[in-house]
Amino acid sequence: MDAAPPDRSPTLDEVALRAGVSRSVASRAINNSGNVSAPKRAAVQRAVRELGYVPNPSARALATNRVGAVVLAVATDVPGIFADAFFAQVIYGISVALERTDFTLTLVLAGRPEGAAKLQQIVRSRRADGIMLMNLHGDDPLARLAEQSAVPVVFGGRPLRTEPRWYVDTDNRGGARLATEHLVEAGYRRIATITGPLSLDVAEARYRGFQDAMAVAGLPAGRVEHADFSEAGGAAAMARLLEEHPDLDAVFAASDNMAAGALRALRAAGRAVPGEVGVIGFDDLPTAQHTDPQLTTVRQPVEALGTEMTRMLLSILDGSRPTPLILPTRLVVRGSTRTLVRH
Amino acid sequence: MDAAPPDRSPTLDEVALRAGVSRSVASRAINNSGNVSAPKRAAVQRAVRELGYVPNPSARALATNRVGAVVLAVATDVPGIFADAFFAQVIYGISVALERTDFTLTLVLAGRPEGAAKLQQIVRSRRADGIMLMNLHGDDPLARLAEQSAVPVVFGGRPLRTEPRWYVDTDNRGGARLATEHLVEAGYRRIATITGPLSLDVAEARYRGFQDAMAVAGLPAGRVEHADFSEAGGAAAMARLLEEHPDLDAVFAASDNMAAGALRALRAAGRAVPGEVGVIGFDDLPTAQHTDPQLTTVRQPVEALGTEMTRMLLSILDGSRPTPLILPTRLVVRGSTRTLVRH
DNA sequence: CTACAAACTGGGAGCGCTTCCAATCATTCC
DNA sequence: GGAATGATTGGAAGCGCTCCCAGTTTGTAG
Repeated sequence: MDAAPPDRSPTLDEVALRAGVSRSVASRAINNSGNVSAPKRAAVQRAVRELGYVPNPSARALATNRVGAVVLAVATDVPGIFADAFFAQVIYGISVALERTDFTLTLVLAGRPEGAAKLQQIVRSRRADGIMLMNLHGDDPLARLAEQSAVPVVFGGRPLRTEPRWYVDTDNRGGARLATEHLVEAGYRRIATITGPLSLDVAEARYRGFQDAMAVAGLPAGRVEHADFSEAGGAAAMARLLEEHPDLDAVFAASDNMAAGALRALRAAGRAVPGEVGVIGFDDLPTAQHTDPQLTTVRQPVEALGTEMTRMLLSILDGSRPTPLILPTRLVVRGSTRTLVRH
Repeated sequence: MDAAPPDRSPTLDEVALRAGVSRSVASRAINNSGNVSAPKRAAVQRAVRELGYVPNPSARALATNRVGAVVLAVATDVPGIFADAFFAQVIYGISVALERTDFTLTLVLAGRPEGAAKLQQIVRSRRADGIMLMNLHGDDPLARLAEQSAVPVVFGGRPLRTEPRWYVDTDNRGGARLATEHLVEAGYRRIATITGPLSLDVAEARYRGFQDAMAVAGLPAGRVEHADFSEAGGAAAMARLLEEHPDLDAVFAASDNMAAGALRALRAAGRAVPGEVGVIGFDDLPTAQHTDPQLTTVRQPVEALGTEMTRMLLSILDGSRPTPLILPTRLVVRGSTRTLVRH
């Protein structure tokens, strides 16, 4: 325990000196790449401890051409969308997956042009070893980032028209089917849907899942309104639906937020939920439990999305070539749908 | 426009070569540190453009001992707390403030021991130029990070017992006073409060603000329950309050989430809001608009918190020595409190 | 005891950039 | 016209680390 804290942190040379070995040996001992005899290794470890040595990441990065950082880029410009609990959960999942490694997480909000430029910059200057990219709209030029850059890109959710080499996605279509089937089983028949913006793959997939299930049930799938995944949008869409299809008896909203809006609109219109109209959402965000009645919904494993993206990226950096991953969804029945079939 | 994209990005030397100048001049031109004649500067800029040159951050960091990254560390272990929209908004604010600089944002969840260790590591190895630290509990050893490290630390919110050198905080005490005064003015008299965990400065400050206002109004401030800022906690605390102080006619909950819980508990107990019992929250998160009735609350400028922390940190890195900043709050009246005084 | 393979070791050359400094050039002022 | 002044310039020394490679040591078999 030396009293005076050094104003400058010790370098590898100092460690080597103290351990009585050459810098090369010290380096090898620290990175435990072989070819170091046991006693010298021990001496180095001791010196490291005594000196409180921490390798300088910049120097290491310069020498190895790997920086020890991954970036999460979220292509959203609206604070509202990012502020959603969704991304917080993803980030949490990523952090957990990164905890045991010594990678660092860099966050880029790439929605606005400045952010996208920043992301480009990061990629081109190799400030990160890999990228996780989320929330791309159909026309987002960032979708091509993957091809342009030497750095591997893992997508969270698929971009609209292309199938990226690496991605983790939720089984949106299957989940939507689950939701719709649930409505059908509960005895609802005149089922409508509120979709997200169809420029988003998620939105399209969920819409397709709805159509799938309706077709299987032999029901018409024509009661449709589009919104933007937001609560306000959901409320407006619900109002439009009520106007055009006053006979509807259930609605599948492609997000909990929109479902919450729908709930609000239904109450305003004096329709009882779940008695007269059943409502089901998607996501199972905290919101779903704050509505009245609480939302029946489809749970997507958001945190797992983060962890799995990270795992995939790390394994790629590690040399393996994983295949895309689709995470399963699960129905969560709460109060906004009837649970028993009426005969 | 060369056809073949280079497998390796160009270096400063190549730029210099192409521009017909020395590396030093190229460097100076690029960083526009003076002493470069106009023609050479132009030549360098042209070469940079033609080659698509981007400086290597690691090399630069190694040479300058500045890495171009700041970290946001959030000391929370519960996913639930981080998943709150609050942090997402802070992050958004930070990103916006960082957009125009070429700093990068590194995110560390430092609640669990692994995360804290990682933060230490980052600091000690100078992987970041500065730190923003949020959500410290009273006893968090990270509070001393500021003294230990050569890197400047800006606190978001104050730690409990110490006054850090640099911080940005919301005027929690003043905001709580605002909230309580509003209840008093609306004619409520038997006012209770649900505090957050008093090991958090925010919670304590809001509690004090409540006491302030009650004292000024000459009302007793003895109806108190403590919770954990969560909705469930708020509901439980409200239930306890109703049990112990059945005569209460209003409650100030120190967070919107707790207020939402309180609302739920009140409905369960059959008390009408705002008629029989007034409820006011704090934060003005999205939640506040999703409750029924919508929450009257105190708005704190969360995004601004992020921007201002960033601004402060950058100015410190720039050599200036700013003073702490307290952000103002503002009352937002919605449906959970009566608006007119009854006589 | 010699020959040879295997296991270590440390010197040294970078990685790409900044920055000090001595040298060069252009100006300006008597 | 020449010296003094200041603006430019480029050579070179690092920043701290990795890793190749030639040299040394150790061990083993013949």
